[in-house]
Amino acid sequence: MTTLSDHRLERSYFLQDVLQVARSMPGKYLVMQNAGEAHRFVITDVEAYRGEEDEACHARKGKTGRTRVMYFQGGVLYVYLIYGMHWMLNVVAGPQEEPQAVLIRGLQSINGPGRLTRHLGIDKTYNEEDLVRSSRIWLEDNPASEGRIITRPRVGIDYAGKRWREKPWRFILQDH
DNA sequence: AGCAAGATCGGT
DNA sequence: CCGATCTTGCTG
Repeated sequence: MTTLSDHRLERSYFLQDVLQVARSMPGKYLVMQNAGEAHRFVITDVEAYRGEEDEACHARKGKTGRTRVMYFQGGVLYVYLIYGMHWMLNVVAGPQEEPQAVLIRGLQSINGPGRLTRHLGIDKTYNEEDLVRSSRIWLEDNPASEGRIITRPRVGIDYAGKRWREKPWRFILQDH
Protein backbone atom coordinates (compact mmCIF):
# COMPACT_ATOMS: atom_id res chain seq x y z
CA MET A 1 0.00 0.00 0.00
CA THR A 2 1.23 3.42 -0.90
CA THR A 3 1.36 6.09 1.75
CA LEU A 4 2.18 9.75 1.56
CA SER A 5 5.41 9.21 3.47
CA ASP A 6 6.75 7.38 0.43
CA HIS A 7 6.99 10.82 -1.06
CA ARG A 8 9.68 11.95 1.36
CA LEU A 9 12.36 13.77 -0.59
CA GLU A 10 15.65 11.91 -0.60
CA ARG A 11 19.28 12.96 -0.63
CA SER A 12 19.58 13.32 -4.39
CA TYR A 13 17.01 16.11 -4.40
CA PHE A 14 18.96 18.23 -1.92
CA LEU A 15 22.30 17.62 -3.63
CA GLN A 16 21.18 19.63 -6.65
CA ASP A 17 22.31 23.21 -7.02
CA VAL A 18 20.49 25.52 -4.60
CA LEU A 19 18.77 27.39 -7.42
CA GLN A 20 17.24 24.16 -8.68
CA VAL A 21 16.18 23.18 -5.19
CA ALA A 22 14.75 26.61 -4.37
CA ARG A 23 12.68 27.02 -7.50
CA SER A 24 11.17 23.56 -7.17
CA MET A 25 10.42 23.85 -3.45
CA PRO A 26 7.24 25.98 -3.50
CA GLY A 27 4.32 23.54 -3.61
CA LYS A 28 6.14 20.80 -1.73
CA TYR A 29 5.15 19.76 1.81
CA LEU A 30 7.00 20.58 4.99
CA VAL A 31 6.00 17.79 7.38
CA MET A 32 6.19 18.13 11.17
CA GLN A 33 5.60 15.01 13.24
CA ASN A 34 4.99 15.18 16.97
CA ALA A 35 3.31 12.61 19.21
CA GLY A 36 2.78 10.33 16.24
CA GLU A 37 0.78 12.90 14.34
CA ALA A 38 2.07 14.37 11.09
CA HIS A 39 1.13 17.87 10.02
CA ARG A 40 1.70 18.94 6.43
CA PHE A 41 2.24 22.51 5.31
CA VAL A 42 2.55 23.61 1.70
CA ILE A 43 5.69 25.67 1.18
CA THR A 44 4.81 28.89 -0.63
CA ASP A 45 7.79 31.22 -0.43
CA VAL A 46 11.56 30.59 -0.38
CA GLU A 47 14.88 32.27 -1.13
CA ALA A 48 18.22 30.88 -2.35
CA TYR A 49 21.60 31.79 -0.85
CA ARG A 50 24.47 30.57 -2.93
CA GLY A 51 28.12 30.29 -1.99
CA GLU A 52 30.87 32.49 -0.61
CA GLU A 53 30.70 34.80 -3.61
CA ASP A 54 27.04 35.67 -2.88
CA GLU A 55 27.30 38.88 -0.83
CA ALA A 56 23.88 38.23 0.70
CA CYS A 57 24.85 34.75 1.94
CA HIS A 58 26.07 34.18 5.50
CA ALA A 59 28.95 32.15 4.06
CA ARG A 60 30.33 35.27 2.32
CA LYS A 61 32.95 35.46 5.07
CA GLY A 62 33.79 31.78 4.88
CA LYS A 63 33.31 28.95 7.32
CA THR A 64 32.58 30.07 10.91
CA GLY A 65 30.94 28.47 13.91
CA ARG A 66 27.56 29.53 12.66
CA THR A 67 27.99 28.79 8.96
CA ARG A 68 29.76 25.44 9.17
CA VAL A 69 26.44 23.63 8.66
CA MET A 70 26.07 25.35 5.31
CA TYR A 71 29.12 23.38 4.16
CA PHE A 72 27.46 20.03 4.94
CA GLN A 73 25.95 18.02 2.11
CA GLY A 74 22.41 19.00 1.12
CA GLY A 75 19.43 17.89 3.18
CA VAL A 76 20.29 19.17 6.64
CA LEU A 77 18.71 22.17 8.35
CA TYR A 78 20.45 25.45 9.08
CA VAL A 79 18.56 27.20 11.88
CA TYR A 80 19.78 30.47 13.35
CA LEU A 81 18.47 33.31 15.52
CA ILE A 82 18.08 36.77 14.00
CA TYR A 83 17.51 40.08 15.84
CA GLY A 84 17.62 38.16 19.10
CA MET A 85 14.08 36.94 18.49
CA HIS A 86 13.29 35.02 15.36
CA TRP A 87 14.44 31.57 14.31
CA MET A 88 15.15 31.29 10.59
CA LEU A 89 14.61 27.90 8.92
CA ASN A 90 16.94 26.99 6.07
CA VAL A 91 17.48 23.82 4.07
CA VAL A 92 21.09 23.23 3.09
CA ALA A 93 21.52 22.33 -0.60
CA GLY A 94 24.30 21.18 -2.90
CA PRO A 95 27.29 18.90 -2.34
CA GLN A 96 29.54 18.99 0.71
CA GLU A 97 31.82 22.06 0.98
CA GLU A 98 29.57 24.20 -1.20
CA PRO A 99 27.74 26.55 1.18
CA GLN A 100 24.21 26.90 -0.17
CA ALA A 101 20.86 27.11 1.57
CA VAL A 102 17.17 27.75 0.96
CA LEU A 103 15.43 30.07 3.44
CA ILE A 104 11.80 29.08 3.96
CA ARG A 105 9.90 32.39 4.12
CA GLY A 106 6.31 31.24 3.95
CA LEU A 107 3.83 28.38 4.23
CA GLN A 108 0.25 28.21 3.14
CA SER A 109 -1.59 30.14 5.88
CA ILE A 110 1.59 31.25 7.68
CA ASN A 111 3.54 34.10 6.12
CA GLY A 112 6.92 35.26 7.34
CA PRO A 113 10.04 33.27 8.18
CA GLY A 114 10.01 34.23 11.86
CA ARG A 115 6.31 33.61 12.31
CA LEU A 116 6.38 30.16 10.77
CA THR A 117 9.15 28.86 13.04
CA ARG A 118 7.33 30.23 16.08
CA HIS A 119 4.15 28.52 14.93
CA LEU A 120 5.88 25.19 14.30
CA GLY A 121 8.06 25.29 17.42
CA ILE A 122 11.31 25.25 15.46
CA ASP A 123 14.35 26.44 17.41
CA LYS A 124 18.09 25.83 17.64
CA THR A 125 17.57 22.14 18.48
CA TYR A 126 16.66 21.70 14.81
CA ASN A 127 20.00 23.02 13.58
CA GLU A 128 21.90 20.32 11.66
CA GLU A 129 18.83 18.02 11.68
CA ASP A 130 18.84 15.74 8.63
CA LEU A 131 15.62 15.95 6.64
CA VAL A 132 16.38 12.62 4.97
CA ARG A 133 16.49 10.70 8.25
CA SER A 134 14.64 12.75 10.87
CA SER A 135 11.48 11.39 12.46
CA ARG A 136 10.17 14.83 13.44
CA ILE A 137 10.65 16.91 10.29
CA TRP A 138 11.03 16.21 6.58
CA LEU A 139 9.91 17.32 3.13
CA GLU A 140 7.53 15.47 0.84
CA ASP A 141 6.85 15.72 -2.83
CA ASN A 142 3.38 16.93 -3.70
CA PRO A 143 2.20 15.21 -6.89
CA ALA A 144 -0.92 17.35 -6.93
CA SER A 145 1.04 20.58 -6.77
CA GLU A 146 0.18 23.00 -9.48
CA GLY A 147 0.44 26.72 -9.77
CA ARG A 148 3.01 28.99 -11.23
CA ILE A 149 6.13 30.20 -9.53
CA ILE A 150 6.97 33.88 -9.64
CA THR A 151 10.41 35.30 -8.90
CA ARG A 152 11.39 38.41 -6.96
CA PRO A 153 14.58 39.91 -5.53
CA ARG A 154 15.49 38.67 -2.08
CA VAL A 155 14.28 40.59 0.97
CA GLY A 156 16.22 42.20 3.80
CA ILE A 157 19.69 42.11 2.26
CA ASP A 158 20.50 45.80 1.83
CA TYR A 159 24.02 45.08 3.03
CA ALA A 160 24.78 43.23 -0.22
CA GLY A 161 26.00 44.90 -3.42
CA LYS A 162 23.53 45.87 -6.13
CA ARG A 163 24.38 42.90 -8.34
CA TRP A 164 23.45 40.50 -5.55
CA ARG A 165 20.47 42.48 -4.26
CA GLU A 166 18.91 42.30 -7.69
CA LYS A 167 19.20 38.55 -8.26
CA PRO A 168 15.66 37.14 -8.63
CA TRP A 169 16.33 34.37 -6.14
CA ARG A 170 13.07 34.56 -4.22
CA PHE A 171 10.55 31.97 -5.45
CA ILE A 172 6.87 32.38 -4.60
CA LEU A 173 3.93 30.14 -5.38
CA GLN A 174 1.46 32.27 -7.33
CA ASP A 175 -1.67 33.30 -5.40
CA HIS A 176 -0.09 33.02 -1.98
C1' DA B 1 36.18 42.37 26.77
C1' DG B 2 33.56 45.30 24.04
C1' DC B 3 30.93 46.34 20.12
C1' DA B 4 28.08 46.65 15.91
C1' DA B 5 25.03 44.35 12.92
C1' DG B 6 21.53 41.43 11.71
C1' DA B 7 18.06 36.67 5.64
C1' DT B 8 12.16 40.10 11.23
C1' DC B 9 7.99 41.52 13.34
C1' DG B 10 4.41 44.21 15.43
C1' DG B 11 2.89 48.38 17.05
C1' DT B 12 2.78 53.87 16.16
C1' DC C 1 9.23 54.33 11.17
C1' DC C 2 11.02 52.44 15.36
C1' DG C 3 12.17 49.41 19.21
C1' DA C 4 12.74 44.69 20.89
C1' DT C 5 16.43 41.35 22.08
C1' DC C 6 20.68 38.42 21.90
C1' DT C 7 23.99 35.68 19.21
C1' DT C 8 27.80 35.99 16.38
C1' DG C 9 32.08 37.42 14.64
C1' DC C 10 35.43 40.81 14.49
C1' DT C 11 38.66 43.90 16.84
C1' DG C 12 41.89 44.97 20.37
